[in-house]
Amino acid sequence: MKQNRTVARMKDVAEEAGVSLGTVSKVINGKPVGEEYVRKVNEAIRKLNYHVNSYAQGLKASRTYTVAVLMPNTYHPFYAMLTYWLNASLTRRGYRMLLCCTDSDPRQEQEYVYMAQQNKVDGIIGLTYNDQLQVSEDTPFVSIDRPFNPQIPCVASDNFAGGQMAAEKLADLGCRKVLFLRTGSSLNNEPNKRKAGFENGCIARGLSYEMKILSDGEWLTEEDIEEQFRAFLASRIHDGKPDFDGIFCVTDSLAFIVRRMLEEMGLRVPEDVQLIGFDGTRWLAHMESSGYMCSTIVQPIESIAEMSVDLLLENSMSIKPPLVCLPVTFAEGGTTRQ
Amino acid sequence: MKQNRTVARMKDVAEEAGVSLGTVSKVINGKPVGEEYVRKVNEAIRKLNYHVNSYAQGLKASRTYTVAVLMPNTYHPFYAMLTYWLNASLTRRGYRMLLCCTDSDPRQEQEYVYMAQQNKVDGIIGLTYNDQLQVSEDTPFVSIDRPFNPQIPCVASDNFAGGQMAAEKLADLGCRKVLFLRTGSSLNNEPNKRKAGFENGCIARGLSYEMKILSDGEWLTEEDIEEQFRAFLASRIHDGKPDFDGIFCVTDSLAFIVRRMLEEMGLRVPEDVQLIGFDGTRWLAHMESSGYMCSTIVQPIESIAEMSVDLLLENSMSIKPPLVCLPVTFAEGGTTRQ
DNA sequence: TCACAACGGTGAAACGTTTCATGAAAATTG
DNA sequence: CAATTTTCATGAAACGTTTCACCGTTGTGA
Repeated sequence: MKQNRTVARMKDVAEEAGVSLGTVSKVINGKPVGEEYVRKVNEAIRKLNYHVNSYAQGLKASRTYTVAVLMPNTYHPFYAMLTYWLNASLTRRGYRMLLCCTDSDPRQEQEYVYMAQQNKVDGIIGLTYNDQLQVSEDTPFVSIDRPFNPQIPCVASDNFAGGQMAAEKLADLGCRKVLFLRTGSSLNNEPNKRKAGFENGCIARGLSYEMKILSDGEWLTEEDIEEQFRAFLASRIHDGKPDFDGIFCVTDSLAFIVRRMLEEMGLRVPEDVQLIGFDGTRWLAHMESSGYMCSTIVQPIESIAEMSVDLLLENSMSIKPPLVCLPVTFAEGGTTRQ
Repeated sequence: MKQNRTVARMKDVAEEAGVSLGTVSKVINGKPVGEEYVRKVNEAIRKLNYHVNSYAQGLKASRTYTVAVLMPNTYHPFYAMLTYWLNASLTRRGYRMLLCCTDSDPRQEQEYVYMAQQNKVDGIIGLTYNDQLQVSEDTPFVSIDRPFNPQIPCVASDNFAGGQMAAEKLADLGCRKVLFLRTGSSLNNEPNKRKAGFENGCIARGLSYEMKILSDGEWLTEEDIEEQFRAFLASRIHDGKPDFDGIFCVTDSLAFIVRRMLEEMGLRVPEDVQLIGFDGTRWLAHMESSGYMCSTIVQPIESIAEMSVDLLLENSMSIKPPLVCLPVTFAEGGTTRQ
C-alpha cells in the first residue's frame, strides 16, 4: 500500500481492477462494457474513493456542464427568485450555475462574458443593462428582459400585455382617472413596454391617464426619487381629495413605497385609491401562506427561467426565436377592491 | 490565413509571435521575460484574440479559483444578502462563485460536497441544516451558522448576545412581561442560542417571560404555524388586554407576520406591544432609503461573508478557530417605542 | 583574455481524461 | 465446420496548459 497520491486517478482504478484505462472510462460514461468488468471497476472505484477530475474532462470534451448567470444582484426579490429558478432548471438538466453578481457594472458584465470565452462555462444567461456588451457569436447566450440582436434570444414577460392588463383591471374596478409611475432605465429593454401597454389599455377603455416618468439621465438617489413622486402626488391632491383614483406602478417595490406615501397623505388604499404593481414576487416567499404585498401583475418567473435554459441548451432547435414573451397574470394583494 | 481552429491556443500565439510556448506562458503569468518578447507576445495575443483555457490550467495547477457556496435558497432575504456579499468577497479575491441551492435537501447538499472532491472547486462555504453531511478532511470547508466539528470553522452572528440584547432593549423600553416566539430546527445550530440569550437577558433584568416554541418534529405547514401562534397570542389576551407588552421573534419574517396578527387582534404596535425581530435584512434593500420592516437585531451579514471567505482562503492562518461569533446591533424599525 | 555567474528563452514532459484504430474472441450464418 | 459478422477490451494519441532541466548569451571581475 504505497499510496502517496492524495486522490486516485482513473489509472489507479484501472490497475486496481486489472483492466485498461479505456475500460474504466467506458464504465464511468455508461458505454457498453462486459458485466464482469463493470463489477470489477465499480468495486475499485469504491475502494479507492475515486472521483473524476472534471478539469481533465473539461479539457478533453470542451464541455463543462457549467452555465454562467449574470445578475445585477441577488437581493432584489425579482432577481432572487429568478436566480433560484434558474438554478433549479439548470440542476435538473445536470448543469451547474456560476453566479455572477454584476451590480449592473458594465465592466464586470463584460469581464464575465470574456470568461465564457475562456471555456469556463458552456453558455451564459444574462440579465444586463449594458448597451455596449460585446457578445461573441460562438458563445451561447440568452438574454433576459433585454433584446440585443436577432442572433441572441431574449426571454421576457409579456410586459405590454401586463401594462394593458393593469389598465383594464383598474377600469373594471371603476377607476376614471389613473396614474402611471415609473423610474428606471431609458435603455431599450422589455419592461419599458409596460408603459406602452398601459397607455394602450387606458385608451381602449376610455380611461383618462397621466404619466410621471423619472428620467434616469440625471443621477437620482432613492431619496430624490421618493421626493419627486411625493411632490407629484401632492400636486394632484386638492383639499385632501385626489384627482385620481388608480395608480399603476412599474414595480411592486415602487408600489409599496407609494402605498405608504398615500397613507401618509391621508388616503386609504384601496378605498380611495387603487394600486397595482408589477412583478408579483412574494417578499415573504419563504412563508408560503403570506400573500402578495400589493395587487400586482405577476411575472411567470419560473417559466422565464425554464425557457431561458431551454433556449440556451437546446441546440436541436433549428432556429432560435429572437424574442419570447411569456404570459403574465393579475393577482389580488389588498390594494385593489375585490 | 488558414485558421481553421475556433479558438486560438497558446501554441498559436507562440507561432504568431515567433517565440516558444514557455515564453508565452511566462508572459501571461507575469514571470520575468525580456521586454521585447513581452511586446511581441501581447501583440500576438491581441491579434488572435487569445484567452487561456482555464480547464487546461485547472488540470495542471489543480487550482480552479472557484468556490462552491451551498445555500438553502436565494429568495429568503437573509440568504439573498449573504449570497450577495459572499459573491462580492470572492470576486474581490479573484475567485468565482458556484452557487448551489439545496432547498435544505440533505441529498443535494451531500452531492455538492462530493463535487468539490472532483476538483471542480477549491473549497466550500456552506449554510446547511444537514446532520449527516460527510465532509472530507482535505476539502477546505467553512460552515455558516452551524458547527460541525473542531476541524471545520463555523462563522455566525453572536446569536446569544443578540437574544440578550433583545431582552435588554425590551426592558429598557419599559416592558414587564415578554414573549419569545420561535419556529425552526431542533438541530444543533447557532441561531438556537437566541433563545438562551434572551432567557438570560430576561432573568438578568428581572423581566417575566414566556416562550412558545413550535417543535419541528411534527410536520407543520405555514398555515399551521400561523394558526398555532395566533391561538397562543389569543390565549394571552383577556378582554382585549394582553398580559404581555413585548415580543421577541426569532426572525424578522415571523415578526412581520406577528405584527399583522396583533393588529388584527386590535392591538397597536408599538403602543400596546413592542416587537423585536432578528436578521435585519431590509426587504427593500434595493431601495436604500426604505428602513427596516420592524425593530430588529441586525446580523452583520457583510462581515459574516467576509470572514467566511477569509477563513476559507487564508491558509497562512496556522490554526483555524472552530467558531467565530460576530457582533450584532439593534436597529429601530417602528415596532418599538423610541 | 579567461573563468564564472546571472539571466532568461527553449522545448519536452506531465496533468487526467476521452476517443479511436486495432485486433482478439465470441456469436452468427450457410 | 468454415466463413463472416459482431462485440468489446486495449493502449496510444490528443486536449492546452505549466514546469523544469538545459543551455546559449551576456556581463563581471581578476
